[in-house]
Order: sequence, then structure tokens, then C-alpha cells
Amino acid sequence: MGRQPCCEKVGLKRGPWTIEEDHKLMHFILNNGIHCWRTVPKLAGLMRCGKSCRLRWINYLRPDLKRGAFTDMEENQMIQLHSRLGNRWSKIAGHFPGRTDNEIKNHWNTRIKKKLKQLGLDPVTHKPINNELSHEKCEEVDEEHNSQSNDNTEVDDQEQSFELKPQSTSNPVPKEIQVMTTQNSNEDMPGLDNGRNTTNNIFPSQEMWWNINYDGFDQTNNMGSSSVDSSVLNPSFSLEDSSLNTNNNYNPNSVGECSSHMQQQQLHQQNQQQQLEYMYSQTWIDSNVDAFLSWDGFHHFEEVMFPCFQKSPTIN
DNA sequence: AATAAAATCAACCGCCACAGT
DNA sequence: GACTGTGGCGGTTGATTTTAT
Repeated sequence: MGRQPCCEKVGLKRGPWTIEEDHKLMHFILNNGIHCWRTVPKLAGLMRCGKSCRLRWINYLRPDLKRGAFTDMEENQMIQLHSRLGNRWSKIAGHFPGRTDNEIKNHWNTRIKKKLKQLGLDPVTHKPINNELSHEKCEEVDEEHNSQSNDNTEVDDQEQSFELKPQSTSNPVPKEIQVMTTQNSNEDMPGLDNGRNTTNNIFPSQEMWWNINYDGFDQTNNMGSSSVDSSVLNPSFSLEDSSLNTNNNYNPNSVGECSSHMQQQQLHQQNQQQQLEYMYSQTWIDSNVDAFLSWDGFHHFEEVMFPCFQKSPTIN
């Protein structure tokens, strides 16, 4: 007998989230905060598992998410952190405000692994790949490394080292990697603060929200039709504005592509940016979003970010 | 233009830790 | 201490998108 599933899966919806579902979840959380994920779908009127709601919120809907490609500096820092923390993606993500563990894990598996291999480094051990080392041997090392990771359940952010000290001269490391692996500690890296975010980078994604094009949602898209008014997420832009953007697909990842649209948005953002930055500077509580959500002052945030939510009376 | 292959990433699954009883 | 419920994590999958042929 295995463990009971986290929820009754019968009748629950799976797969990609629709815009309506996103709206319901976002509205519910912004109005109520998060107390118990298990009850969220029921209270929010969603046919989803609580876990699924949590994941959707954390990986996609959170207002403080930072979108877009990873910078070289972020990648280098990621490599450095991975060398010390192993596959502890959430720990690593803690060093990247606005990034999720899922995002970092994906990026690592799809890009950085490859990059390191091209540079002659083993992405698991971060050591130069020895030609004499057979494939099987590499896998052994891999397993060893993983078990080592698992055994160290008490490793905290003081970050245990994986014996990834700079290589000896008898086994020279490519120059690029020397930069990565011998880089100073986080304290010395510009823009890094060991997980303690600054007001400059904690909510960089207002841009994301204001750039989301919900209006011209492609009706043929299998995600269903949209009932969400553009003003919900972008109060200052009307449906007419959306016509400027030729990309009508619902894709929260994409940002506005029309330069004039962007210019308008920039003006809009500048005004609100100042307002928000002041607010954030007054309200910042470490990097714990969950704590943030249960914070009483959250409704102030909501008023500024999503004024229309306050007025909408029709959400179930 | 059509197709195949590769890359990407959102979402799911199962396990574990922890708190409450 | 055993049990249960919940949140969180890392591994994996598979649909979609992009690139190559």
C-alpha cells in the first residue's frame, strides 16, 4: 500500500493552465493570501490539485518573478553555486531573486550542462573531464556525488564545499572556467547579496505584468477563450492599445514587441516605478514570498499593482 | 515547404521533512 | 513514538517551439 495521493485526483483538471484559471488563482491569492494550499482550489473555484495551484503560483504567477534570459553573470554564479551546493535547486534559486528553482533547474539541464561539457568540464563534479575516465566511471562519480548530496541533509546556506577547489596546475582548467570557479564569494560579486534582496531587484517584473498582452488572446489556442479584460493587468492600456502588438497569443513569457507600445509602457512604468519602489523599500521582508503574502500590508501592494481587482465584484 | 531532430520549459510525480495530534 | 496532513523539493515527462536538413 502506497501513500495516499495528496488529493482526490478524480475530476481534477490537468495540463496547461488557462487564462481563466490563472485569473481565478491570482485573484484569490491576492485577496486572501495563502493559508492552506489544499483549500485554495476549492475556495478559488478551481478544479485543480492544491499542489498544482502552488506550483503555478510559485513558478508563474508570483508578482515578483523575474523573466527573461539568464545573464552571463547569473550563469557564472549558478555554476559557482552548483559546485558548492550540488542539485539543491531551491537553495541555488535563493540566490537569484525572482528566479524559481524550476527555472534554474531547467536552465542548468538544458544550457549550462552543455556549456560545461563543451568547455571540458564535468557538469556534476565541475572537474575537468579526464579522457581516461570511462563513461561508466563518470556515472560512478555522478552517483557518488548524488549520494553525498543526499547524505548531507543538514547542509545550509553556509554551503558545504564539494572539493571543488581551484584545480592544480597539473590539471589546468580552461581560462573561462577559472573565472567562474575562482570568482570571489558572493559578497564580492556585484548585484549579489547572498539572498538578501535589495529594493532594486526584488520586484523587477512589474514590466512583465504590464507587458502581458491578454487582450488579443488567440481564440484558436487550446487554452480557451479569455474573459479577462486587459485593464485587469494593465490598467492604463485599452483594447485599442493591444492592437499595436502583433503577437496575439497568450504567452506571459513574451513581452511587448512594438516599440511604440513599449514607449508608452515605459512612461507608464516610470510613474508607477517610483511609487512601487518607495513602497517596496518600506515593506521588504527578506525574500520569503509566502511570508510576504500573509503580511497584512499585502493589500496595499495589490491596490497599486492590480487596482482593478479591488473593484471586480464578480469573481467566485 | 515539409519533415525530422533538438531544444525548451511547464507541469506532474513521488518522496521527504516537519508540525500537529 | 506512531500516525496523518501538508508543504516543499528534485527528478522526470511530454507538449510545444525552434532549428536543421
